[in-house]
Amino acid sequence: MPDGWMTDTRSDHARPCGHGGCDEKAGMSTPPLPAPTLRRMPAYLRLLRAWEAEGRDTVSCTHLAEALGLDPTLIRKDLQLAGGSGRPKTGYRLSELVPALEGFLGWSRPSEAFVIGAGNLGLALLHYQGFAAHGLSVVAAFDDDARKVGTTGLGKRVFPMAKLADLVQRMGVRLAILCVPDAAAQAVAEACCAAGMRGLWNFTGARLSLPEGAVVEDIDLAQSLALLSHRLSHSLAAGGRRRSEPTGTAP
Amino acid sequence: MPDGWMTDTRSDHARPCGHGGCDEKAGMSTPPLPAPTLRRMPAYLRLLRAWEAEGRDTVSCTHLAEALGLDPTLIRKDLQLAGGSGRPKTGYRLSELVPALEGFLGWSRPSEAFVIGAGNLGLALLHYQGFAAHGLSVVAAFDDDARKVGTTGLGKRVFPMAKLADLVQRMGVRLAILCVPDAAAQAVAEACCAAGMRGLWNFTGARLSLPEGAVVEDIDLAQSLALLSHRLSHSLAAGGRRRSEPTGTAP
DNA sequence: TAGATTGTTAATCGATTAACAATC
DNA sequence: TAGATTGTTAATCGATTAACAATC
Repeated sequence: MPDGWMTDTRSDHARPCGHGGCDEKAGMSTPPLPAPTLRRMPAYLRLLRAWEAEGRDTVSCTHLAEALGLDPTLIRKDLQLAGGSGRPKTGYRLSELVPALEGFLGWSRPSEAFVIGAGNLGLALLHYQGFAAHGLSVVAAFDDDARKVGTTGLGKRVFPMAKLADLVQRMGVRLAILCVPDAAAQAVAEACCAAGMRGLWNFTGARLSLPEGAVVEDIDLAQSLALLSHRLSHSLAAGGRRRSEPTGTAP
Repeated sequence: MPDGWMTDTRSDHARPCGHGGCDEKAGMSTPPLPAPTLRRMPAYLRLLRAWEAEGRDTVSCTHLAEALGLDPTLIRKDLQLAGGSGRPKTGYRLSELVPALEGFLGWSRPSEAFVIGAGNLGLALLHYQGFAAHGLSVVAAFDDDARKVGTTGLGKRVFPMAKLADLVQRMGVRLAILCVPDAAAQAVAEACCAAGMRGLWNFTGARLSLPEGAVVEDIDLAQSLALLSHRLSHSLAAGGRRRSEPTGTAP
């Protein structure tokens, strides 16, 4: 671990960012946190929370590793990157580790999001209860179709697109969950950015190109399906259960 | 490229599987195709189809690389693994390459799938038009709620769960798209396997454990959200647009 | 104490990128 | 022919795993 960017390994509840030298010459950006590490975090958190709920006090990487089928050392490093720290023999205190991971992921207090596009998918995400566990609060939806506008059965509101910019400004919502038809995606995404939103969770099949500063994350069903269908068509030969790599805790 | 498992690099429209030595002593399974390669395939195919539709005849890896922001050599290797082959100076013929990739992914002729759980998410996937491009035909949905059973506005049918096993047998459908509540997921997934289905595309937040032979692919929203929210909360520091790794072509 | 476990440094492994000869 | 491009072998890079000293 020779790199200089891993300095403040130990801030109590959150390693603030993957950039140790944010004060350096802006020359080159320091390497960000490895994506595989970030992807494993939710699995850790889910398990740790479940164990904490069962009344458990501490965990070791060995426990986690067994439960998840991963290498203990890998987990140790991941937890370190997330700002967790444990003690020899006993392991990590759940009461410290869980908040550390939550803080690290930015899931400590919910951030708010708007769903854009109130079709079936948009409504599914608008109403999905599971996001609360992931620090996400979906507060409302927007749609251009006047018939969709109003209040849903579950008490969430659907606004006309024309109100987006105004509500983004007033409420300070930074995250858009994009659920419009593929053909409209690029234009709508640009509108979201123009309205002041910073993050786009893209559930459409379109690949977006967006201005500086926007963060896009695609739920790419085609990718996922490629793995699944390839493995499915070749699973006869290769004995045994074969688990494709995962792609996203869901509705 | 020293390994013995890459023998039949050249079957015309599909390298049949990642297992060169399926006839070997069953001792150890030969390494499967790299998942990153598989994940990039849909992006290639999408672009190639678009260019073919524009009337283009051939492409070079350089073209693809520029369009996708990848290294040309990487693409060359990927295409090779998928059974594509080109000519120096001219590149790859689209009329050969597109079917090669389609065959490789198993997207040449649609395979059929059932949606399990006819909530908003299930209906979104049942009606999504984009799957046709990915070799997937969603033929019907199943739900335990009698109020959901019937024919949807778009002419697709929703059957009671009790009919699942019978219809799986009669129609030979192998793939289940799981859209039930998280708490029901494990039991329903087992029922799908018991009914004879082989592949599970898991859109729930539950992590499933299934019998030998079942292929599971998760759409793991938590993973995806972890990347997005972490990057979002640290994007101020690191200048520039930051594109999270993708996770799935979608509704 | 003895042993489980952390933190850390070194080795391995696999995927990406670079280099280059072959070819149309 | 000259030059773009493929196919392929070697080098790099990053992530995972192994080894081990420190510690409670």
